[in-house]
Amino acid sequence: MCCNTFKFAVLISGKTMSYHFNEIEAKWQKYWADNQTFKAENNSHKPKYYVLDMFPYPSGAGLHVGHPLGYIASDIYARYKRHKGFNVLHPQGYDSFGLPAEQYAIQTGQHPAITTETNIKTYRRQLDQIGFSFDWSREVRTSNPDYYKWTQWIFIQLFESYYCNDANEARPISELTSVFEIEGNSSINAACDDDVVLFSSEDWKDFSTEEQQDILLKYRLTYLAETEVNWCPALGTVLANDEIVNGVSERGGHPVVRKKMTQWSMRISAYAERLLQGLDTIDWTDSLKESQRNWIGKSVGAAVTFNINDHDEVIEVFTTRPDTIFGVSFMTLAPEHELVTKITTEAQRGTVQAYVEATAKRSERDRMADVKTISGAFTGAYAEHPFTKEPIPIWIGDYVLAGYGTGAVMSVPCGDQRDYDFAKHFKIPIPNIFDGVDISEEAFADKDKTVIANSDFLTGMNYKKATKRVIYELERLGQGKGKTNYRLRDAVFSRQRYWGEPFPVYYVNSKPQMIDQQHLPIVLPEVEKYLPTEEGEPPLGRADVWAWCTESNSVVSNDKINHTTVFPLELNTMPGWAGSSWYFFRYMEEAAHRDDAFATEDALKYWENVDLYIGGSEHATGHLLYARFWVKFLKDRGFVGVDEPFKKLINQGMILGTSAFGYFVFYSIIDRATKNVILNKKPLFISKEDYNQTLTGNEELIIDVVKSYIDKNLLSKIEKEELHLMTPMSSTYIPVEYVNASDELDIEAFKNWRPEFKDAEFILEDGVYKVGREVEKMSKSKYNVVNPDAICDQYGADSLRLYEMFLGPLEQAKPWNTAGITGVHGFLKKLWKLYVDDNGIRVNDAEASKDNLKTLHKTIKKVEEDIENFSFNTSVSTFMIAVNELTQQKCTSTSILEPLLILISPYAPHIAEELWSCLGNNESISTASFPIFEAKHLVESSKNYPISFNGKMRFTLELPLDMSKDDIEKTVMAHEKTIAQLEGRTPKKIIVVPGKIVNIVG
RNA sequence: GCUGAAGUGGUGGAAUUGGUAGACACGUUGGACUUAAAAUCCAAUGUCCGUUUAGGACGUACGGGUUCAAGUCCCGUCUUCAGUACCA
Repeated sequence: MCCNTFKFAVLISGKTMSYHFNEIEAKWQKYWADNQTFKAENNSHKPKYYVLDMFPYPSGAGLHVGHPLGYIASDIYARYKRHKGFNVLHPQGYDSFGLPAEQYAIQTGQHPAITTETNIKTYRRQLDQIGFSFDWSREVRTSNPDYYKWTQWIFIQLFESYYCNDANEARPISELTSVFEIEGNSSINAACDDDVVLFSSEDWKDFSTEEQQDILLKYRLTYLAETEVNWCPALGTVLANDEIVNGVSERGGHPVVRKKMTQWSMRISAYAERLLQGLDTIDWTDSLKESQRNWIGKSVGAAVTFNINDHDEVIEVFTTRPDTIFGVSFMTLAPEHELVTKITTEAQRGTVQAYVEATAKRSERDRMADVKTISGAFTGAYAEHPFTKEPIPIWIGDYVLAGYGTGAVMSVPCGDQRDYDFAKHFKIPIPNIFDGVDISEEAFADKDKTVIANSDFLTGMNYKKATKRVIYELERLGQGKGKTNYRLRDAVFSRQRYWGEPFPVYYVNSKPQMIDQQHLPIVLPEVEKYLPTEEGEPPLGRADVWAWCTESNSVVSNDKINHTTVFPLELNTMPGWAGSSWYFFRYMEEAAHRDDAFATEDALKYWENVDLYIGGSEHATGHLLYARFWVKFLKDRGFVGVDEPFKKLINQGMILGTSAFGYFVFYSIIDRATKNVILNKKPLFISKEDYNQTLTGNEELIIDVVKSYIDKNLLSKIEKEELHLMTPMSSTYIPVEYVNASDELDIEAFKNWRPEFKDAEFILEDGVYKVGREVEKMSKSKYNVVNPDAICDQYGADSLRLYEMFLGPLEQAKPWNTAGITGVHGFLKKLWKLYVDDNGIRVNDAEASKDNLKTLHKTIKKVEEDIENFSFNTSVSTFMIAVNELTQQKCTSTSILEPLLILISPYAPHIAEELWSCLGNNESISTASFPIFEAKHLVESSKNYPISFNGKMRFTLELPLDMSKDDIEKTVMAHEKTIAQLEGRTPKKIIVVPGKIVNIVG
């Protein structure tokens, strides 16, 4: 790129030398694209730095000003790191599989790929106009077959792996089969399904191929399992818990039932401990780590086995308080527990069955929400206490959840409030095993503050000792052992949707088979409708060409299925989190080298992992957990070199909208004489104050307000009862674009908005109607969405970027108010004027003054610290101060104004590039190095000391900094203002902190 | 309930180790320029008392405490937001 084109850009861009942001921004955006300024290299002598945004789902609504907040922050950081000499990877892409495109397809028949493509175009245009330094050559789209080929590939790797608890890592499944052949599974310590049985090598060899496949499936990291789901027959689909309200579907209000379905699951639970431990090695916020910790939900305790009287079966429970075992007075099973029907006595069968049926009707969410109601039923059966051998009644109760632990608890009412409440309700005894504790009102759950009593060999011990001892005793009896339990459950990986990754799976005799990875990708088939089939199969059940031919190794027509060479393919697709769990690795590879691997070894080795990741906190327990899981797996199997994907993570806060409201009343007037309607239902807009007052009961007020508005002549013709007010009064959203910075409404624009307000009238204050304001989430339905396109047109991308940062701390939620943007826009104009006046460039090689240098270096220091701390709002203030000071100082020296541009360039890159080239630089400012702070320019010789009396500052005094403590004290005490303050009193104490403050006490 | 974050002018927010509370902006008010508007520039702006000038009192959700000195540290209370929830 040659400089000459732009060197005299200012002179070309206008007659007026003023700041023409539209031209400047378009010009530099084109320059960056043409010159691939931000293309990252995989070979560089520079240190690497990888800055990533959570990639967007390209929705049809496009971007609003809230979306780019995180992107602007990461862009500033990326640009800053380039100035600091790093080879920066700052890519962007699209999470382009997802539900909205599919919903739209169902409604319109439009193929989701087309909708997605259109939306991506809009997104790209909107992103481009903000001037991000993305390396678009590395773009990814999760819905591209080139991309999801590797999502399918990772799925196959998971299928071909198991988790070895001894090695504490994933291993190839082939290792497992070798062991099975030699010695069976007795020595295997692996993550697996609960129902795995012991077998010998002879057994293994005797198993049929299918039996062997079934067993292996119980070990694989992705496996098929019967999962209970919320099935909605009317919609033909599975719903998530949040999609169900009061037992019916949120969409359409159709009934929902619990149904067992065979679905793919991910054995993420195998990684629970490592996911927990790994949190200590990464730089994330405490709140985020805490959510993941809670989600993983580790609890340490013991598994205890209780024998059941007159039955061979046993009940296994998990408890965190094995030390309270002598306080057990009953056992509670979840109503769904498999033993319930077996152990229930004839006498109790009716009651128990009724209870089980009643709970089955309630959704899991209802059960959890309704904590207060205590319910349950006695089975009639008794378990045997492992130590006292006394019989313990076995109850069922819905406060015990089938999905956690073993679905059964040993109930210790004196030590657990829920057990306590249950015991009280059903009049079960509550033995006290705590020394000197009153349990007449509630349970005592504090494990650290008491001594165990009435507990045989545990009596007199504290929690720690008793726990150790009881586990030892249980192990000796073979009735229990120490155990750690996790809340984290395996993740269901099947979705009954169209617009997702197809599985590389076909079925032989209902047993899943992986398609060889060399035949990937398995491309999503065409269907004529995107709905489930009439038989309740997923949308892929509608595809005609959706069978796998093992001879041609290709997808063929369904009518060729013969179950010998051609087999049916999997009909489910993968969930949204599949593609987003590894995309950060894909960016590492240049587009030209992406065919042979998801990323080559060299690329993975060079970029390692993401240094800085910015995105919303809503992904705390979804995407961020699954991505960590897949990365750990890929690391175990040697495909990547890192254990954690995101070293540092920042959650940007939400930008809220400032909704505008109008308040109005309808009134009608009837003529007294003729009874004719003079006016019918006319909307009259009143002030917010009058509206609020009327709402709080002052109804007379509104009649006066309306009367005061009506024409005097008209008013004389009517009486009170002929003025009809429609009550209650209403308020309406007003689109924010009709309101100016001072909350004044553009009445004409508003009247044209909705027919019902076409002839509305307004009670004006000082000639204007002022709207009410309220801060809410930004959304179309609240008419408070602010579009970045409009801001860029009116103020420019640099103003938008600066303003988004200036609004407040990055991580905090904050309201958007377009009015405030004039502040940063004015700043950019001032900045421009510092470089350009009516005669052109005013910058010269004048020597910098002391003040100039002080301002510059103060700014360098502050801005550098701010960027490192992600405190972008304060650096915008710092720029404003710097420009104000330099303007006042009438600074013209290149040695000051050139470095200043580099400081500002990460924030406002377009204006910085423009002025940079105007100063005669040939290369993009992004190649310039960050100015180096020199402390010597900030050295002061004196300090304006605040002089306080009893901690209250009364006046300030300029004193040399090298003055001694004693001299400061003497000078201050001799000062006339000090004498005046003291009014003759003698101070008790004088505190002098050199360089800081003087405080006189007394 | 639990976990985490927060509470400062009319508004967004600043105050890095305890050391001049309210930086920087918005808004508001007044003024300059203009036929007028926009734009631009200048001044004032926490509240209250006082005023010709001074000056003073109060003030960082609330109540205590530590300290020469607290927005900042400690104890208690309230409120808001986010996440999570019968986890044995």
